[in-house]
Amino acid sequence: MTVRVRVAPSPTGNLHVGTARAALFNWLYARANDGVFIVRSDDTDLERSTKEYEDGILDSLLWLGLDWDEGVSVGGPHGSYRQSERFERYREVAEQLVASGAAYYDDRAAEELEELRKTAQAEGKHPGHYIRRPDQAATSGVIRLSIPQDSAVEFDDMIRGHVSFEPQDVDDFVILRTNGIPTYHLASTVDDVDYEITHVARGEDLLPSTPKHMLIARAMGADEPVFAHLPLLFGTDGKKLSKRHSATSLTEYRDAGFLADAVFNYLCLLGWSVDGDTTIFSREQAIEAFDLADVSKNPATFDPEKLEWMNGEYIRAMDLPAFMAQALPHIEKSVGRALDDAEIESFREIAALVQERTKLLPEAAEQVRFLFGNVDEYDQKSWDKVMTKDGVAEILGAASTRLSGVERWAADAIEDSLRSMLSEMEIGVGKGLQPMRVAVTGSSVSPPLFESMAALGKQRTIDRLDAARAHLG
RNA sequence: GGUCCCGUCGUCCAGAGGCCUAGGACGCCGGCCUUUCAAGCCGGAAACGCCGGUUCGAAUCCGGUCGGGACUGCCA
Repeated sequence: MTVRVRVAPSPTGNLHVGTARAALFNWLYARANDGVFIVRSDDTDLERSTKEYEDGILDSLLWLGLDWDEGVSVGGPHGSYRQSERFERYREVAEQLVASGAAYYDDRAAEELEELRKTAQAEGKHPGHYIRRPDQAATSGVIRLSIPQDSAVEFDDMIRGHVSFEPQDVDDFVILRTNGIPTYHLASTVDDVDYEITHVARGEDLLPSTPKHMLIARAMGADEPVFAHLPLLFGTDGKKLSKRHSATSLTEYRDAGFLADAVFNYLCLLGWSVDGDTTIFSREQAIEAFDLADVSKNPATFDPEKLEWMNGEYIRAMDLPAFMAQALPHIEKSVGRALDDAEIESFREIAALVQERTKLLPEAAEQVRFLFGNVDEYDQKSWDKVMTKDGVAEILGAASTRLSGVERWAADAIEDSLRSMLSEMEIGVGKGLQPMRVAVTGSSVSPPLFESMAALGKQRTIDRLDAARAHLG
């Protein structure tokens, strides 16, 4: 039997990290088993769903490298993969279930239902305990599924093992609203049945809904899929991951300069691992080793710091052209214009040095900014720390003079010249170079100085040394 | 309140009865390297929630307890 899995985001926002990880695990499972990965749009919430969000979610999935075999935008043998285009089908199923006796119309008022819930709670029972088929049948209103009270609903979860629910603890829930629009439970289950989904791997928050979905599938005369309930993702404070902690949507990570490969790798580690001591691994390795049954039961805390570290690992692992290609858009955005060929060439001169100092792409832009414009503002902290000391003016002046005599403008020549100068002046290298660094790059933190000067060019370097000395007052 | 799920370093993951004086990674601390900052290298602190039971032997199995979480809607 071919493995058929799906991810079903609701287009009511951007792709959430949690949904992305669920998509990732489903994708891995499909790829590991030569299965089919399906993307469906769960847009039954007509109020909040938008096409823009749907497009954004699909973009994010593709960015992460998760391609799908069937679904929205690529189509497939099952017609539409957008729930809003299948309302007729859901209504048809709901009515069939009424006809077969598995479901019933209910026109009771909200207040009446609320009373039943309160009563059950007061008796220490599940709130839905008394939400059952009333004696006299209604012919309009919502449609509820009638929960058979004779046996427990049990299943073997791939991750959690055997799980069992008593029927008294499952209420006769609504499958079709008064307005004829299906609830999530109905639409999702009908789709899973119609699309012949074999494995449903989704967040643990849906575990309590699973008996409902199984019962709908059974009432339809279908086999239920195998379930695998993934552990939830939390923020660093141990609470459910939300905007308060860090970015929660994939697009924010992409914009912040994270690499798709790094995010992919990191997300894999939230609830799973290749083995006991491999942290960095490729998609191929992940596919090779992945099994839903190996996923952890424990909720995982999303740790932005570890993701950043990992991103740095991936940045350093790139070859130079790839790094430059990734960094360039961020540099141009920072500089506010496109770079010309000569400027790109000067970037190339120190790109390798910048690369090993970059954890997030925008940091690369900060490091090379000094090459593409004048340093008209010095970093205040750097200035206060370095330029207010005695002897700074002498050092800058001497360096300016000395460098103007350097014939071959290259890092090693600059280094020789400056080192011998400081040696003659009996000034330590650490002390002596910092004022030049601030003068040339505007900050006490920068790529290595000699290479930076080489990339900047002789005249501009000397000009900046002079300008900084003048700035001393 | 009820139902269900979960419980190994601060965090993520290894560990599927003896290989565990519990391993790897991030972070943290110290050192080396060093022109700043990174990177790199070396070293360190840091966990089996608790109580019983099974067993020659338990992080691993069972029970209880405590703690955390999810759900409890005509949201998904």
